[in-house]
Amino acid sequence: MRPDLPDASKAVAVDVLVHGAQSRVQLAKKTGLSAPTLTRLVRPLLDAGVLVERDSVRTPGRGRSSVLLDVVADDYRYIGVKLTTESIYAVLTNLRAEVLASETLPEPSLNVPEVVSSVAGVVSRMAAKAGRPVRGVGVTVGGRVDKGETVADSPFLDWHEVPFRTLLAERVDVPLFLANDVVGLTLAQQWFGYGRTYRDFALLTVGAGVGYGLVINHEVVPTLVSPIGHLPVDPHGPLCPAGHRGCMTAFVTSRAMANTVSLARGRSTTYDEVLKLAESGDPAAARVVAEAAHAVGRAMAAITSLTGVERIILSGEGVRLVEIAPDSLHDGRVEYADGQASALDPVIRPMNFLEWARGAAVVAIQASFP
Amino acid sequence: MRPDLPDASKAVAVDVLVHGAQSRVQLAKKTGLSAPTLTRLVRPLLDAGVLVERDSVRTPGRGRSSVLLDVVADDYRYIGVKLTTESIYAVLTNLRAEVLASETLPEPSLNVPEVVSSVAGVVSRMAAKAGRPVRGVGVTVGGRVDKGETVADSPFLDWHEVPFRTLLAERVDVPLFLANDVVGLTLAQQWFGYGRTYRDFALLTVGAGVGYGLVINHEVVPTLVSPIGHLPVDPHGPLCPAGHRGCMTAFVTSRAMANTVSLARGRSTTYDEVLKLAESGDPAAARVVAEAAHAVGRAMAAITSLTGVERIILSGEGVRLVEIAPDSLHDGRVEYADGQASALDPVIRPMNFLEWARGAAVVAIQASFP
DNA sequence: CACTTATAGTTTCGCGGAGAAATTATAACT
DNA sequence: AGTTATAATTTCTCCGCGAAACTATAAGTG
Repeated sequence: MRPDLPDASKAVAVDVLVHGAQSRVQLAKKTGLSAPTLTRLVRPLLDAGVLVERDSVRTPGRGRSSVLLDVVADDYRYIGVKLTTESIYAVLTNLRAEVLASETLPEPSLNVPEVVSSVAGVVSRMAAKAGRPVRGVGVTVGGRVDKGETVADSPFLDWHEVPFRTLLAERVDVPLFLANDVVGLTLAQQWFGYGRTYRDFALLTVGAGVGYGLVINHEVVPTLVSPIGHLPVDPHGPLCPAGHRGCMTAFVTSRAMANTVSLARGRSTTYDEVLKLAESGDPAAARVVAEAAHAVGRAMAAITSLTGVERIILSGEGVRLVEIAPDSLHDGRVEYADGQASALDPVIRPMNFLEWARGAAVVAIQASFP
Repeated sequence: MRPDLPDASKAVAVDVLVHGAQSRVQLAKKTGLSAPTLTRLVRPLLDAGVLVERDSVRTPGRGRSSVLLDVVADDYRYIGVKLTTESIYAVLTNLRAEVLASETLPEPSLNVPEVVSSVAGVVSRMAAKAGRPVRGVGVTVGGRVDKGETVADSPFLDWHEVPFRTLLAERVDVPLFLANDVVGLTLAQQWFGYGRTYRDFALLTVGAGVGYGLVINHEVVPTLVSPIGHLPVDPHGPLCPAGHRGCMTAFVTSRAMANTVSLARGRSTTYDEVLKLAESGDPAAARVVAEAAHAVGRAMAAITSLTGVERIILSGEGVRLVEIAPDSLHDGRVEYADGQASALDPVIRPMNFLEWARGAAVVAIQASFP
């Protein structure tokens, strides 16, 4: 976006955005650069208005006060849009990915041109509300996205090789970025969430589907070749729609859980009702929730075994299930752990559907900052 | 080892070692550097004797002949030592990790001082055979190794927090490097094996134990926090010594397979006999081998799901089992694959115990080159 | 055979990023 | 007022890198 800035300057700006206001000396220590270099790197950022000097803060002890450098979070706006089969979720955020406005509208159809129109519409409405220039729009979908350009394959939308970014770019006059939905959520955790401080972490989401994101060495690892949804957990569990017995999808997706409980009770039950029933002691619902939490625990153990990553974030619209059955989660984690000091406890981050849209906004923020 | 060489020079030398003799122009293209820079980077390497100019080779077409740069593979020697509970395996190699001599001796006991003595002995015998200066000794063990210095925890040797490198360094006057055994094997694949050309791959070994190494972005990812050996495959499978039902250890380790077949046949059967029986159609042995191959296939699918890595190398002393039952391996891989175009076929690399020692030698080569 | 074209590698030179040392700006303690 | 400590800047210099020009070598061309 600002190709004139040297790489090192960008790294400094990103550090301030991600870790908050800091003095030049602090930044120099963290990056391993010298103080003179930091002065030099920061100057163009101040000129460009990316950073500003905040009032100098006194630290206990003597010496000159340090001047904190901070980003200007509210000069520009970003828009995030997440597509699902039923709805389009959109948020307007500032540079810190704080949500300032949001909109949910029903997906008109899965017909590509209609979706393009709907998204263009919601983007222009959000832009109208922005009051500031919009720096970028991020759009995320479930499924494989190729080079930020094409929806290579989305089983949910039933799209294949759709050049969605280009199609939408004809209708939106703001820089546009396309990505996978879980990648967006992972990037959001990496810059503005739990992953901020760590070089390695994994993100596991449960809800309508099962999502999985992985960061190793501060970089998102592309893990979409074969999705986690069909990771086998217990070959004697229920059947998923794809015909796999006891895979993650069969155990933890909202629809699978609601179906199983509906069958057991002999009447239609929603996912939210399943959770409520489980909490109030209904045996069928409690068993389904426990099995789901157990499956999540097993998946966590497998993630740690195969990636070495100990820090795992659990999230997604359905994540409350693990809070209802923490013991089952724990059992699933340690069952096969061979006495090894068990890994760190997961961080549970509750989430609504708009978080997906926020993840999309972060795609735009990361791509267009500074 | 040669701290005077700039990083970029080292990278060039490594490229020549790993990918073979190349001209300066080829190297410039690959590294993205300019021709003048390459001339400059190569000069100190020629002065130091790390690289030499081979006779210029004519390529079809006009223009000046290019001069190939190559490493001098036989000026120095490296020694690799792998410790197991029963034996010590040692190899003498050149810079290309080609084995020139080897020795296997029974492990005297698992008593640390005795092992130190034995290793010091075998190292001095190998060094005597070397005929050239020995540049480094690599030692690998199963279990967690901390900072190349301490055997933090090795269930096999029953060692805990043993500062093995320092203890051994008092008896060996050559630079000494300590690492985990699977890490060594992974490094060997990365520089001298299948992984040479790829930025991401995984290594899965079967034999006395189950080993797993992972390379992402050309870097080895530490995956030892919770080992793969207890990855659950089928909760209704056999029991492993740690009490897990149907984990990898229970299915694929040589001892587990030999035990199961011994029980079924009512008489003691070795692993090699199990393979022979399976090949000749013995139903019990064939079933055990098929189940093991199936377990390996499931593990491969899980690796791809959770790491995104499609290239997987199968190896280890027991790897022949997957060649006996390729269909079961395939079933395990695709069973839960959800129709996704199945990943690449695994590369099967047969291996004997000395390969472990060669992996140890590569630890020394990587650490002390150039 | 001289001349052109093509490719490999080197030399020269200048730019730009980085730190060491010295300098300036503040603040607190004595 | 003088001393000490910390933050930030200026000055100077070093060093890695590539552009441009140049040398070396080989093959085609009339």
